[in-house]
Amino acid sequence: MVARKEPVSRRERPAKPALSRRVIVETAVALMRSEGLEKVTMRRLAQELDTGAASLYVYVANTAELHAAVLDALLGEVDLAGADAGDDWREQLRAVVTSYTLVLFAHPQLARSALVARPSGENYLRLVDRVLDLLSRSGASRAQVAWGVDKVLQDATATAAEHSAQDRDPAAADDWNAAVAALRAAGEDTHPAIAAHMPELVGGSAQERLRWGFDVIVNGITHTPVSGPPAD
Amino acid sequence: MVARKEPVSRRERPAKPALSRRVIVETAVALMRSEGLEKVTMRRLAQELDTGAASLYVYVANTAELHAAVLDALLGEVDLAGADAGDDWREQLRAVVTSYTLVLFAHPQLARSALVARPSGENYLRLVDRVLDLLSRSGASRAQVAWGVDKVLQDATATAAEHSAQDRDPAAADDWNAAVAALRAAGEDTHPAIAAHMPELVGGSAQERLRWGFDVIVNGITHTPVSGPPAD
DNA sequence: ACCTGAACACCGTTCAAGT
DNA sequence: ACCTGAACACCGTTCAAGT
Repeated sequence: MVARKEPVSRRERPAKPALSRRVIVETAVALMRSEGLEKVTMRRLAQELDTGAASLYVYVANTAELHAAVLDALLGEVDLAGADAGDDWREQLRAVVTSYTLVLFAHPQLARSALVARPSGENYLRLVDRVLDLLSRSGASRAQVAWGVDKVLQDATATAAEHSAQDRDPAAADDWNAAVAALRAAGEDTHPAIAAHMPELVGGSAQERLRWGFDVIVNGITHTPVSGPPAD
Repeated sequence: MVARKEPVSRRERPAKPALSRRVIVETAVALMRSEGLEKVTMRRLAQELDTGAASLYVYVANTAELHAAVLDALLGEVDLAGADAGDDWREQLRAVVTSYTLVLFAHPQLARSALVARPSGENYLRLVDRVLDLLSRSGASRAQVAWGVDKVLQDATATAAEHSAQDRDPAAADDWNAAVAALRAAGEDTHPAIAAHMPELVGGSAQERLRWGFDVIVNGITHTPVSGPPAD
């Protein structure tokens, strides 16, 4: 008598989870936290789920969409309240944008993919809605606020993407060092303006630059009408 | 008698060029112009040069460095003069930044890699020097100018990177459409601020947004002192 | 409808061996 | 010193075949 499929292994492992978009994205997030976004590939993720890569394509269109879903899942961690920032819209906005930036700082690779592929997930929409709301309290015109939200988020995202330098990423650190070295090496004769701005050009902590960058964007938005005539 | 290596094919092809960093980068630029940056891989480039991928590693450390070299080569096309922009530093700066943006618009994939890996090539340094020079004529403090140059170039680069949507890139176009659709679909009840800013949120031509974005950054830089006390 | 193995068409990088 | 073939360790995506 030929043995049927052995039910023996049923309790040996935590039971192969039924595939679904949700468990795929959740597993992808876990994989990214433990090994970094570069390991979140269709093949590796399938391995983690005990199946073949082809199976994932039922729930996810391609790798880019998968990474976008991971990003949106992470954006769930952004603190939209801006609770302890008082009543000032500007300080509340600063709190929200800082929270967004910190989430991306923890995963600079995701920030990069956010720059490349426009996010459109639910958590991102919530963030956009909140930033619009706070920005509109500045009194700037509707057009300024509408166009401004992109600038605010773009600046935060780009800053986070650049800041991959520190955390162990050797290639990014090399880039940064190479850039700083190149600026320092620039001679007074060939690059006079670089030499003239030299201490400040590579100075300032990440925090100081971050704070200043936020103020630059917000001041710029509120001071720059969208059409020729002054705002409102 | 065994035939020696046949010299017959000597004139059949344009003579295998001697390998060097210069011919590698030049070939890479040509390959990118004809087939896009995604085809500029070590293996494909080696094939183009009639050799093996391993040979390239004598002159180029890795793929990222290769792409950085391609970017810097392209930055040679940026018009730093800002010739027909008159005497106003702001209009001259606008001309230079617009030229930079246009170069990247033609190759959005390169803009993406510029966001990810800090450029430090010779042409990039020239651009930084020029932008510093023009920005310093605004009368803003040295620190504002030094920190501002990053913001100006970061904004232009990020804008170009996003704008890959149009040109044939189907994935990018899908992203953009998905993002616009998501914004339009956002209900008044769940995302009131999005609904309230709706026509403007997805409106405006690339040119209008580009121009406004430049003014936002420049106005922000000149209006935002670096430390607590007012600039200068 | 969902899942799978196998295949196709690629990658980057290293290294021993040659010239 | 430079160049090479071959190898190692991967990729994304599709598709015919199964359940």
